[in-house]
Amino acid sequence: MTTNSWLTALQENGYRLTSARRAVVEKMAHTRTALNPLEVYDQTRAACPGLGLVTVYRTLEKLEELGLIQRVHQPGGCNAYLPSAHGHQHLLICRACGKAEYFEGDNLDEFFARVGQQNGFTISEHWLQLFGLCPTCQAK
Amino acid sequence: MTTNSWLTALQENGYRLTSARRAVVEKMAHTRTALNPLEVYDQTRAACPGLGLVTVYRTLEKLEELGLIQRVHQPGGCNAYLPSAHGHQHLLICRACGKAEYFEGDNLDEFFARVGQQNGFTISEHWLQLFGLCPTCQAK
DNA sequence: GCTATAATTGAAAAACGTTTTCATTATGAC
DNA sequence: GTCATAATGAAAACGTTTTTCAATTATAGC
Ligand SMILES: [Mn+2]
Ligand SMILES: [Mn+2]
Ligand SMILES: [Zn+2]
Ligand SMILES: [Zn+2]
Repeated sequence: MTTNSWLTALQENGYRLTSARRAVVEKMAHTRTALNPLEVYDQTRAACPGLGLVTVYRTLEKLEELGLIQRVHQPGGCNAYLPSAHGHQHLLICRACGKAEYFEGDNLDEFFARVGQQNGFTISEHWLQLFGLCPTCQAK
Repeated sequence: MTTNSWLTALQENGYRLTSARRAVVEKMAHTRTALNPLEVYDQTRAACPGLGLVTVYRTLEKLEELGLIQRVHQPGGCNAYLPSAHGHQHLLICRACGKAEYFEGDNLDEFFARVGQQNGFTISEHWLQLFGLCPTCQAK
């Protein structure tokens, strides 16, 4: 189960398991929509009363550092997080609710290499993201 | 000349031409590297002494609203601006100095439509950006 | 060119999201 | 259970962006 593997990852990297971390991990490991720190805070307080927003920031920082979550950039803001993509995956995100799907299958490395060459750049990374409306938000 | 067409665009939309706006337009219309508000401010004060940072914010806001500049998202921050891309162009950006090149020729619309369909999403937009090192920064 | 009007300006203050500080609490090794 | 210390939450500090406001300036009409 994902929650446990995330907790193990924290532990193996010398971090202690606290109720605050358990709650944030539980939330982030299962979310299918991108969440910013305040949203994580609001949606986690029930499971962990007394939780501080500061701790949410600190926990997200550690989860990102361990590669378990990734920051997601969207037209409306760039401080939301999602579980990390695996391998060469990209994101399809709902403009309205932040619901995300991962996809793969783009094959542009040759094209990117050519673009780099034409401009004298060495290319180290690419960002590809699709935005649209998820089934739920289309219905509204 | 680009500066003049930008100034005309401002004027035609009911905005007055001031020395502050001329200076910011002069800078933004010609920059090849992504600049954030403070950088614009610092690089514009010589041309317009007494310029306020607030005015830079307000002018960038208007230039973006008129579609003359676009916000650029980068791993290190998301508040820099560049002259807008034309047509279906994407950005290749230097990780070190922010130098940007525009490119086109990606042809992924069918692929994107398929990804959308498979997930029940209607797709309205895509972001594609390449990051690397420009010739100058490679040499350093 | 001069005047009247309203847009624009910069300084200061406020607001905002995020980070740092610090005394207290809780975890995990022994 | 004891102990060392990592982690916590409250409060303060911080950097960035926005709002407020009185003074200035651009422009339309004369
Ligand atoms: Mn890719
Ligand atoms: Mn494209
Ligand atoms: Zn949605
Ligand atoms: Zn460079």
